[in-house]
Amino acid sequence: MFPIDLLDGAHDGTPPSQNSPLLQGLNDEQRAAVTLPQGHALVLAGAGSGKTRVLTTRIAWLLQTGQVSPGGIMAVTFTNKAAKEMNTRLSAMLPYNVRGMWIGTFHGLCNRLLRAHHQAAGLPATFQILDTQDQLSAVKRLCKQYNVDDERFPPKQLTWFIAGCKEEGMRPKDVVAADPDTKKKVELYQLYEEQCQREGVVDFGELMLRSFELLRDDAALRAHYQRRFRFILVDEFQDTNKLQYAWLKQLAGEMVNGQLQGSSSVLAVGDDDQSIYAFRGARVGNMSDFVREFGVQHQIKLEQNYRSYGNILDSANALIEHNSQRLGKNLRTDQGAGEPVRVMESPTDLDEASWIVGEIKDLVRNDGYSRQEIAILYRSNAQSRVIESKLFNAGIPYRVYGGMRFFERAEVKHALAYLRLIENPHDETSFLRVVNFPARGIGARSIETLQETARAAGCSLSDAVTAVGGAAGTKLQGFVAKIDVLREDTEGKTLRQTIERMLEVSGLIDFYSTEKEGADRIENLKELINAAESFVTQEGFGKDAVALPVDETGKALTQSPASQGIDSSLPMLDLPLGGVGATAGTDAETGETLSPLQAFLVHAALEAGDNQAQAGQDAVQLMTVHASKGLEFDVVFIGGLEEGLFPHENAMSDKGGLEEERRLMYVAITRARKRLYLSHSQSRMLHGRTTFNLPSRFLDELPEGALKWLSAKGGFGSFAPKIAAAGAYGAGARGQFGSYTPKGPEIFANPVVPVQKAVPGHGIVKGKSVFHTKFGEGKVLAVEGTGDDARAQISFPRHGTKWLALAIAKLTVVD
DNA sequence: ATTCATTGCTTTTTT
DNA sequence: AGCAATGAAT
Repeated sequence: MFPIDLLDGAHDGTPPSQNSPLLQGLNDEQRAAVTLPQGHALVLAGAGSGKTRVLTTRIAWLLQTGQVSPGGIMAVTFTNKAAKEMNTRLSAMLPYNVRGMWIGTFHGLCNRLLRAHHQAAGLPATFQILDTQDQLSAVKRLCKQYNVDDERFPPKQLTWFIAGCKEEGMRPKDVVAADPDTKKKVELYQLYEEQCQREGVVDFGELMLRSFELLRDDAALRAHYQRRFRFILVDEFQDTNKLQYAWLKQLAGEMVNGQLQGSSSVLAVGDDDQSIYAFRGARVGNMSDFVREFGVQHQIKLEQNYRSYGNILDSANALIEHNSQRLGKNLRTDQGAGEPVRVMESPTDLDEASWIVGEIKDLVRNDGYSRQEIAILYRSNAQSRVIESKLFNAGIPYRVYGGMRFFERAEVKHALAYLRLIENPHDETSFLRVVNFPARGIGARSIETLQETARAAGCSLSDAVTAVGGAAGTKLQGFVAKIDVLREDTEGKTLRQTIERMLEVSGLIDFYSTEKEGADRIENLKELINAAESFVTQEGFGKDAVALPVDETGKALTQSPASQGIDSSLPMLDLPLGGVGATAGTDAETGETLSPLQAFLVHAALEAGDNQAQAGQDAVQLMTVHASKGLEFDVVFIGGLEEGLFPHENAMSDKGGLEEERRLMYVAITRARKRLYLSHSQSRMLHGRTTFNLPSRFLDELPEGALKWLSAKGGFGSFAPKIAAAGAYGAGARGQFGSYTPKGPEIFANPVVPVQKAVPGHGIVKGKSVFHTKFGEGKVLAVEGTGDDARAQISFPRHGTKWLALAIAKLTVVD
C-alpha cells in the first residue's frame, strides 16, 4: 500500500555530501529519511528501527548542509522525556548549541507561543497552568457554586467532557447538545471557561486550543510562524489528536481546496501499529489525512529492526497481521532467530508470579542478566501487586513505574499553592487549597460566607476578606495578610530563598514536623527546594539574556551557526518567541520575561517530574504496557495474557478496541531484545473475587514455530499445547476449577519461592536491623500480626519511628 | 478539629 | 480487596 520510496538524497539538484560523518552507519532507508528533500514526508518507523536517531540526524543534517538555521526548526514530541532525549542527542551531535530550535512537547510549545503572545491570546502575562488535579477541584468548586447534582454530573466526568471537547477543538458554542444532560454539561463547560479566564489559569487542553485559535485567527502571526519554521518534525505522529493535527496545519501553511500550500516541510514520524492512545483522543487516521491533505510526496518505511531476535519479531509481525486497519509494515532483523518465545500457563496468579520470580532468579544467577535489563509488563496496574509481593519475599530488588509524580504529591501541591498565591492572589484554586491548611480555624462555613461575599461584590476571594465581619473575617484577613507579607518579604529574593521563606511562613514545615507520618513529607518539601535550585541552574536564570538574531524566513544566516550568537544561557522562556524581530527579555509585547518563580511554577505544572520509584541500582522493572512504550529490555515478561484482561474487556466495547489491544500487545512484544516470556493464568483475583479466564486470543495469533511451551513442566502440561484444549476450561468449566482458589499449599510444581502464608517468619524480629529502600537502615522495635497483616515498628535514625506493613514496605534484614 | 465509618470505584495516561 | 474521598460523630 505504501511503496518504499528510497531516495538517494540528490533530488533537489544539489547533492549534499553523502559521505558526511553524520550518515555513517545508517541503512539505506534511514539515510533516505535523513536526507529527504524539501516537502512533506511520512516516515513509518517500526519498533526498534532507529526512529529517534533518524529524527535527530535529520535535524543535524539540515543544519550542517546549511538548509536552515536553528531558528527555523521545530520538533514536537508528546512527552518531556522524548523531548529531553532529542535535546541530549542533538547536543552531542552538533558542535554548537541547540537552544535556537523549538524542541518540546505539544503543550510545552503551546505554552511558549501563548507566553509570547499572551495579549493576542487574551491571557495575562503570568497565566498559570492547571494540572488534572487542579482542574478537577476547579470543576468541583463550580459545581458546588451552581448546586449541580454531582450524582448526575460527577465532576470527574465533567472534566473528561471538557477535555474531550477541547481535544476536538470545540468551544461550548460548537458542541451540539441534543439531550438535556449534554446541554447542562455544555453550560457548565461555558461557566468553567469563564471561571478560568477570571482567575487567569488555563488547563492542558486550553493550552492547545488557545494557541490553535491564536494561529487560526491572527493571519499576520500565522504568516510569521509559517515563514519561520521551515522544517517541522513530529514524533509519534500516530498519537496526535484532532486538535494537534489542526494546530500543525496552521503552522505548516494554508489550506487551499483541501490541499496545504506553504513553504515549510513537515516530517511526520510514526508507527500506526504502535498507536495505543485512541482511548484518550489520538487519531491514527491523522496519518492518512496527512498524506492526503499535505500532498505527501515521500513515504519511507523503516522496517529494519535493531533490537530483537527473529522469533520475537516473527511473533510481533504475525500478531499485528490480524489487524485490518493498517498501513502495512513488516519488521525484519539480521540477528537470527534467537531463542524461542517461552509461554507459560499457571493455575493461579500467585503461581504465575512465583514462576516469574523463579525464572528471574535463574536469569540473574545462571544466565548473567542484570536485573535492570529484565522487565515485567502487565495490562493493568492492579496486576503488579501480586508480583511485587513475590519479588519482595524473594528479596529481589524491583522498581515500579507509574503512580504519584513528584509535583503531584499533596504536600508539594500545598507548597506550590502558596507560591502561586504570591504571584497571583486571585488564583482561587490555590487560595481554597491552603486557606485552611495548615488548619487555622477557617472552616467550611467561613469559606462559604467568603464565597458569597465575593460573588456579591464581584471580586476575588482574597479581595473579599475585608468585607467579612466577625471572628471569621479576622482569621481570613490574617491569612491574606500572611500571603501579603510573604510577597513583600520575597520580593527580589532568589527562588530558593522564596521557597524557604514560604515553607516557614506558611507553617507547612511546622505542621508536618508534628505529624506522625510527616517526616517524608518534609523530605519532599526540602526536595522542592532542590528541584527549584536545579531548575534555576538548568534553565539559566539569573544570567543575562542575549538577543538572538532571527531571520524572517528562518533560512540560514551564515554557514557557521555557532556564530549566530545563540547563547546557551538563554532560558527557554526568554527566547525570542516570534513577534517580528523580537528581542529576548525586553520586548514588552512578545518577549516578556517571567520571573524565576513564575517560570518554575509553569515548569512544575508542565512537567510533573519523575514518576519512577527510587532510582534504585540494579532492580527488576515493573510497569504497564503503556508505560513501556519507547523502552527496551533484554528480557521481557508479559503476564496476565487472558481474555478479559488482555485484551481488556472494557476496551472491547467500541469497534476499534480489539485492534488497539492488539497493538498494545505488539508494543509489549517488541520491547524484548533477547528473551520473551508470555504467561497466563487460569484463575486470578480481580476486584476482590476469583475469576477464571481463557487464555488470551493473542496467544493463538502467534506463530507456533516461534514458541516454546513451558507449562508441561508444572504438571499442567496436560492442557498444553494449549488452545486446542481451551474449551476444556472454558465457560462451562468455571465451577470445575473453583477449587484452585489460592488457598492451602501450592498445587503447582514450580514454586521457587514459597507462598507468603507458608512463611510465618518473614525474618523480621524485634531487635534486628532492617533496611528500607527509602528510610535506610533501622531497628525493629516490635512486630505485630501475621501473614499479610504483619506490621513492624521500626526506628529509623533519620526518619523517626514508623509502623510498616511487612507485605507492603520493602524491607530487607541486615545481618 | 480530628477521628472513625461508610461509600464508591477499579484499563491504559501525558500534558 | 484496597484505597481514596466523603460524611458523621466525638
